[in-house]
Amino acid sequence: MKKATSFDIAHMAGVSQSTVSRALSDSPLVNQETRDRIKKIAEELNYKVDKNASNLRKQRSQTLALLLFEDPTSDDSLINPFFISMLASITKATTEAGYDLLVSFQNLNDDWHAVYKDSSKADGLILLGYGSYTEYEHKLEQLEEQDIRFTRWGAPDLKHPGITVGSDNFKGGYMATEHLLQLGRKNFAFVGLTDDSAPELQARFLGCIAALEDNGLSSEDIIKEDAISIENSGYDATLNLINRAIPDAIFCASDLIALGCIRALQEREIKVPEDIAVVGYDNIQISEFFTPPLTTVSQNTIDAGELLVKNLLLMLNDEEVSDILLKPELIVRKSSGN
Amino acid sequence: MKKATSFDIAHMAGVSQSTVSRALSDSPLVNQETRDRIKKIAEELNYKVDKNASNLRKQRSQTLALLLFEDPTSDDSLINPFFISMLASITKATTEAGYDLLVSFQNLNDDWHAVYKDSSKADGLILLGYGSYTEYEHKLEQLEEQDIRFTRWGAPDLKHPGITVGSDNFKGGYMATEHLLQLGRKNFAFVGLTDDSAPELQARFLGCIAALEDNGLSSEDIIKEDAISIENSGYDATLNLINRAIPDAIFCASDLIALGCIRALQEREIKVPEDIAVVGYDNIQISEFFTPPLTTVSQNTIDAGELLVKNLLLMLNDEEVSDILLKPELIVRKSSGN
DNA sequence: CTGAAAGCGCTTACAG
DNA sequence: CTGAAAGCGCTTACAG
Repeated sequence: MKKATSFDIAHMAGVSQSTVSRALSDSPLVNQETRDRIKKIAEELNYKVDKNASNLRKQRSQTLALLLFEDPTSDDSLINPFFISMLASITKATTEAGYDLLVSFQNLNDDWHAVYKDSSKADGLILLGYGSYTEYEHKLEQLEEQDIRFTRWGAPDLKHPGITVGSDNFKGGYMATEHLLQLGRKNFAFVGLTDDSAPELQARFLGCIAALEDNGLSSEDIIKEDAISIENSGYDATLNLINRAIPDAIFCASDLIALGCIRALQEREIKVPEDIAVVGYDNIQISEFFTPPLTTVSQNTIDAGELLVKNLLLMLNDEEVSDILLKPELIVRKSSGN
Repeated sequence: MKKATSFDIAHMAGVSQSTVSRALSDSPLVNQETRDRIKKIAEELNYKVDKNASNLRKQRSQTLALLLFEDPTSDDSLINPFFISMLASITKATTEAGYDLLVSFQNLNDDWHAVYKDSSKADGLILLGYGSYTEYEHKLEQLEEQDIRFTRWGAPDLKHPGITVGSDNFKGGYMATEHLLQLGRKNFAFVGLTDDSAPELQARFLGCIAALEDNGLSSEDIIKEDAISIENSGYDATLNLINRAIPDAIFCASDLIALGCIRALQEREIKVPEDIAVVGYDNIQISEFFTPPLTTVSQNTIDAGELLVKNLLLMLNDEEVSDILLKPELIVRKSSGN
């Protein structure tokens, strides 16, 4: 059986196809009784408006595209647990707003930048990424040039293109460091990237530095070790770190790094938190169940997802939108020593 | 600046719009040189074929819809970690096949069953769910009646509608139980649903029973306690359980149940695995990091996601497809006692 | 190999 | 309040 069209409904209802279209979109131009009759027939026939036709005519798709792009160097765990929780709230918020959501994982190297928008499959884009920022900044600029509406998770910064929703990483780094200081820790190390390729991690580091300075400690003495946000990298970096010196506190730029860090320390029979206190960042699901449970900084991913959607919808509506900075929250658990 | 259309390209290339369309879809009917010229212009203009128009004309969307429906009673952790890993591989496989993916979380109560297909937004559906099977069986039947192509994660069963990809839950239950028997455990309990509403969990239970019988133990003596697949429910059920009797082995129908189970036991100062060995099911990410690390049965979610996509694409191609049963794998960790 | 034309199923000005 | 008609931007028989 072929799918019913609005003409079929019109025929059965004894009205014109225009009237059917109006009735089903709840236009006030239609007589109440006519509308009810048409709706009833539509339901019986299991009729649904063809989105391709209606989108084509209306020149909008009522669809958002979520582009998740990962660093190709990431391991095979496939998807960063931090973004998973965001994905959930983005999906919910999109559905609640009456939009559909296209999801795509992008490789940073792909020519992804505007396919969904250019091909009219989506009205706007939401970007989540944790690859090198310097590598994809250029693509963001292209999106702006093409006047494509998008929101992204990231560090708000006037220099950087696009409307962002982000967490106050500086403050988060500050809070974590202050917490460690209050516990009497004095010799700090930082594991993670601190260059421009990772503005979020860099801000956490700067927050850490600031807290040290504000508490009369020299930030010169902090031991730094680079690591990307995967467990193995945290492990390797920590081994390097403890060959150089043994701090009494390690602030890791992410929970995944912290997991690797603690694994390295435990292997070398260094006790966490007794010998070294460790703090992570992100509050991923695992962190609570780790041994020892990980002290970390939580970013409100639920709010973040909702706001990314909300801001994008405002932009599609030609309303003014500005960057949003969410407050991070310190989650104190065993790994920092209480 | 308005978006370019195929007519604009045609004008610039000095050919007809038909030729542009053919060239961009790599039709062999177009002269190589003409094709190259057209493609070059299209690229310069950042032209992308309008999917709404092309889908409307072709009557297919090159899009799959992933419907994730949860039991409304589930807690606010938003999304079952087990399906998350599947989501990742489904996304990848869909992209690789040149399809787009619409993602939607559905509530079991919603009238979701065919919206995406009926409205021509998707060519086929992939269903992931862990609500009560008896409640949504009816909707699956409706999908079949409407001749809508879909694959779903679930227990293969001739009685049940739709093409499934599933894991051999009977075997998984059997393996887990045999493992516990080999460790010398004799008094078994099972925590989880065993009725028709959860065919997967039921099969795990039946596998457990079979292993007991095959090893000369009476399955009559097994202590059963109902629980749905959330942590709290596992916790509550376990408290009830140990008020009735203290087994030396508990087989939990899922990892989430097992986490709650262990929490309850530890609170009552019952040692895991010394006093009671606990085994879960699913091998969710957390299970490895739990204290003690959880012995569990792994379902290959990566393969599962790929196969769900692959089978659906075969169906869209009118090819014969049959249910697929994946082999589960026992993951031995500390919670069972080694 | 190329072009003119029909038509996919809608929405929405326009006219009444 | 309703209908006839145009047109969204493509793909693809049909004719050459």
